[in-house]
Amino acid sequence: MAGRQARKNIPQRASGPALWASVGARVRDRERKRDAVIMTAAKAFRERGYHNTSLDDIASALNVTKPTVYHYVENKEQLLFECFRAGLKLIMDGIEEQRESTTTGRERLAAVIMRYAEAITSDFGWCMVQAENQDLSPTMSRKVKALKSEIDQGLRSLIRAGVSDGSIRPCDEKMTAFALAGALNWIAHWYRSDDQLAAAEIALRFIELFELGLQPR
Amino acid sequence: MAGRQARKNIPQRASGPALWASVGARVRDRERKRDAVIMTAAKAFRERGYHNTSLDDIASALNVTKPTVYHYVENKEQLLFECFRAGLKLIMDGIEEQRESTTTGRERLAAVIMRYAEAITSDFGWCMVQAENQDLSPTMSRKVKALKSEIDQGLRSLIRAGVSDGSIRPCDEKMTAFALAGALNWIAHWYRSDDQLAAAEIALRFIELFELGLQPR
DNA sequence: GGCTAAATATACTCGCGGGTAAATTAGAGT
DNA sequence: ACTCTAATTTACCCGCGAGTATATTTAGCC
Repeated sequence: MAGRQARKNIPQRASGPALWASVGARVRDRERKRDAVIMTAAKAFRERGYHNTSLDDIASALNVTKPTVYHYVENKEQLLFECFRAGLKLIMDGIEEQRESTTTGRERLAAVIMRYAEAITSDFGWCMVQAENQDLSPTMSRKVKALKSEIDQGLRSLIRAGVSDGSIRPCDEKMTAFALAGALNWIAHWYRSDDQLAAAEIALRFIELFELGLQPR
Repeated sequence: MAGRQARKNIPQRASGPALWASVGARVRDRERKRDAVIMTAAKAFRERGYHNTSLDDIASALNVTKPTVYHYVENKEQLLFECFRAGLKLIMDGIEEQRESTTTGRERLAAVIMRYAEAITSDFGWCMVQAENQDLSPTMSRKVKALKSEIDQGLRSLIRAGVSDGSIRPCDEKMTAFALAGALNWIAHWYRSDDQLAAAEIALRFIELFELGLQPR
């Protein structure tokens, strides 16, 4: 909301494209910078943890001072929330992407797992996983919960679809979604970006494990 | 170490059982109280998070003042570490318990998962999962890592055993252990003690899922 | 060039919370 | 009754870090 206030100043009368270009550039600039703030925060949060990262840390990582950071975000909590939201979006995009697919539920689920793993190994993914309710005000906490539940619902409906089309063995859809999300989210705890293992590789192993199970066939 | 200093004062010469009884009682008392401090801390950490819990909070939950807490533990970090250790022990106990078992690797793994789930739903389990390296000094962090790796090794060797005895399909032992630990650890994130679902139930569903897999047989 | 608004910086406030020094109380042992 | 120590309290210190009031620079616009 606050990020768009510049638009209020757009004059009502028609004006030359030059004006638009420069105003547009300014708005784009602001958004680019805001994004830089959020990305830098995500990286810092992941490296040192939310509570061990001060806004001064983030500012100096950007070669800037603290009030500048406050010029782009309301406060620290909102900064975390934005990181959370960015991570969540990556995952939701993966889920959306499969909406129009016509393959089996199990195949769609596998595709989502793939994207999920990619997302979770990013700085934003870490924030998404770690954004504990405890770190957030009640209001934010509610939002976060609601958004997280969207992912859960997405996974469950894929599982349900798979069970319907026969590609997935009938199972407790809730617990299955929890186990899947848990295994995937946990990646954020152990994955180091300098790891040999690419996110895609991890995802493939997970898919194999979850599809075939441990018991020999 | 510091917790045992009282023993220094035990006189060298033989003394009546009355003396021993009372000294023993005092030592036991101290240990009981120390345990109470740790348990209270674990509960508080789980409810509000490590960084949102002050030592005053913990003290007042015990109807006591902050320096009293410091009389039983060195500092806040050590308090978290003790909680971590308690949680870890629950899990390690589960693993140890299966060492002498003669059943198949897969069955032993299932038994461990059962105990793991029980442990992870406790306050200590939460602390174990959440004790992030970021919250700890380098020294502690190293210890935590080493101990966590024991669990990992335990899981891996069970998997390996299962593969050897044919009860587990040949698989990437590392990724399988990670997926399992992830699904289990993640329980701490969503489980509420007032939940309908008992830890044992969750474990059973997880075992079924991991053993049979999603693909119909 | 001068006006205006946005972007950034300087230089603070202030409260929370980890940690402690020193005094006080309780209780076991003689 | 007296002592000595462990347990606990009162009353602090102090640094860190979130957040802000205010000044200053920069850049578009006429």
